[in-house]
Amino acid sequence: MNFYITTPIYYANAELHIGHGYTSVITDVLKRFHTLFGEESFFLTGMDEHGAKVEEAALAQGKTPQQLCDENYLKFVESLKTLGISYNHFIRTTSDRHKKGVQKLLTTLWNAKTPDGQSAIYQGKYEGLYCIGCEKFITEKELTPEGLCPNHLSKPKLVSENNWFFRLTSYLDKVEEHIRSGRIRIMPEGRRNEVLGLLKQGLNDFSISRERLNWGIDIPFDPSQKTYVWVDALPNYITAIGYGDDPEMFDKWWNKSQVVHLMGRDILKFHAIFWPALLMAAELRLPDIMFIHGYLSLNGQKISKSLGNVISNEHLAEQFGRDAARYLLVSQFPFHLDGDISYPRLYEKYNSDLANDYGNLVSRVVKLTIANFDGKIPPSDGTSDDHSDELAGLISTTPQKVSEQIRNIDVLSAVESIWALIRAANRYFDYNKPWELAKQGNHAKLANVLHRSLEAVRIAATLTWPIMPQKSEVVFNMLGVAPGYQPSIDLAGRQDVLKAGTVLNPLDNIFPRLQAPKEEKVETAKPADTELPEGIVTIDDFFKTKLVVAEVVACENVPETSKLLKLQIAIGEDKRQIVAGVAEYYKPEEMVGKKIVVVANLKPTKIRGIDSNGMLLAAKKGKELKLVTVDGDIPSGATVG
RNA sequence: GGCGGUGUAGCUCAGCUGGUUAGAGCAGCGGAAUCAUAAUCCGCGUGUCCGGGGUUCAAAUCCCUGCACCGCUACCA
Repeated sequence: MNFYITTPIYYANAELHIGHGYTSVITDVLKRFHTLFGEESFFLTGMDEHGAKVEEAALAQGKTPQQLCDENYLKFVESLKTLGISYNHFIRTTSDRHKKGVQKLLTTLWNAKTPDGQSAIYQGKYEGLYCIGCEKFITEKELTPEGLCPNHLSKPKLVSENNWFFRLTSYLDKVEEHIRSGRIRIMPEGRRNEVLGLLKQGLNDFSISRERLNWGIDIPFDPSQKTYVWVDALPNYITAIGYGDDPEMFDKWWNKSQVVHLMGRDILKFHAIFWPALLMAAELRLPDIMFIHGYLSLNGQKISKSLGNVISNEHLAEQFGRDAARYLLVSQFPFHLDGDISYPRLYEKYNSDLANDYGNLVSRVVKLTIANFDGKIPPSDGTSDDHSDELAGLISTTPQKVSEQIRNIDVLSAVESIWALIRAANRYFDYNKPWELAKQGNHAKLANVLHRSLEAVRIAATLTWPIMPQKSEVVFNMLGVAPGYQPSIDLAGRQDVLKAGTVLNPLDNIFPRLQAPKEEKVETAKPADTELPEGIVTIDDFFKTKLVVAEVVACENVPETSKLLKLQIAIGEDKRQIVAGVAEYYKPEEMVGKKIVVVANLKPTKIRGIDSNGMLLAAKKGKELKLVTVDGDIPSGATVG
């Protein structure tokens, strides 16, 4: 079976940081493990270059969008290189190949009929709030309390236009079926449930084109429109492997491979629902696995530009070395959970696993061999000695174990299995005390012990090759097996690979111990206020909320809702409108004339598309709700506090 | 509000369909050793398995309920 694995394509306007690096390293490690297993494997990554945001950014910098993308492409490639990412192809959505593939897909969809005989694509009108950053329409409910896009903290625009729609709704049943049956395996389980939950709630058809977009792929059947994000981005997974121009390649990597998509949870819906539906409409094979990895945080804080705690791939690689950085990213926490990176822990892990266990093993074995056997691999007569059975047992079982763990996308457990072997090798070495054998002149046993230990080193380097390929090459070279040594899972299970008499090439320590920088303490955390008990606020905090008395001058139900009232209120001279979820407790006519207490300085928002400029206060317990009003008469506008 | 997830040693986490004294790594403590990168090896954990009920001969593991945190979602604002 071939193995085809993809990362999401990274947005051209972003800066690649450790989050992207993490995704890429996971993918790279998985791909290399499959190579180690002897499978043909293909690793795709790339960039998503179209969209209004790229265009705007280019304009702001006085460049053409293409120029900007070209520049960022070079940066992306450079950044991925620092982590040793060995992708087979980097797809650019501005490439001819991709454009051609997308147009082929669109033409196919244009001619496609849904299972119930309707055309898969139809023309419709779309109106909604559109966030340029997200490249998507967002609903009012998604907005922050300030009415901004939650991801970009920018104000969405109201957009209305004709565009082409994909009849997603006709495919939802089938999609659900495939997810339930496991034909499309969504990992981990929790994410699968989330998708099923989404399907249960129902989704709408989605639009696949935009008329106001310049920077995008032409719609083949309508020159006035450009392709809209998901039908441009998602097909990268097939255009990159020849959907549009290389049927043989496409057949090999799409039809005859295990297809694995890796992603973060933000794009799960599009991958788990939209993508299979599009593929079904185009009568193409479905992907096999969607793996949703967790997000990285840094010292407990979300990694984000605005918080200023973005850490670059280059930085991590510089700090620990390329391969060690990869190891640290992959061995700290399970992929499916969010993980927190902290420098002290990174250094701890580096020193204990890489310097102490692995690096030191290599160093002690090689140096003792060189000192006693003239720098050559000594012969072994295969007799067992102290703890050699334990080591041999691990050597024969670990490869199988590791391959099972990797097939479950559980690299953390695989790492643990490999390290159990490395520790056993250290243990074996200690039990047999080769340094004493040397002093005693027991060369026969010494030869055995060192030969076994050298094989163990070779095996460790073979098993860790997918994670730390460069270091493994160094070890292979040190053992005199390189070049020409193709690490494979089979070779990791054998103890008869090294040839007696081979000259070792001594090298420096592969993982020198590192001292954590003393003042890596970037954390100022909070200005260390006067230590307030949990849940206690100061009077200043309280008065940030401006409470005033308002009079309800008019009130009506919000149509098609059961809980919402729209009310016009007067705060002194100031008139404003608020929406409140109290319709189940108060009739509109009861509200008029009431003096209520409202939060006056709440950021305006929209509820069900209606402006709301404040929030009224009410007391609620169980099924009872009462408005907060004032005792006696006081003019509206009076402050409360 | 609805759905889902998580809550196990100081830290990061394993513990599948219930069954010997609840585990690993790291940190910590004690010891051995000195080939090696002050690395290694051996020994050391009385943990309210979040709380409370229940089912069972037997529950961290199943059921109910409460709490906390997280995710998705909603006519919360």
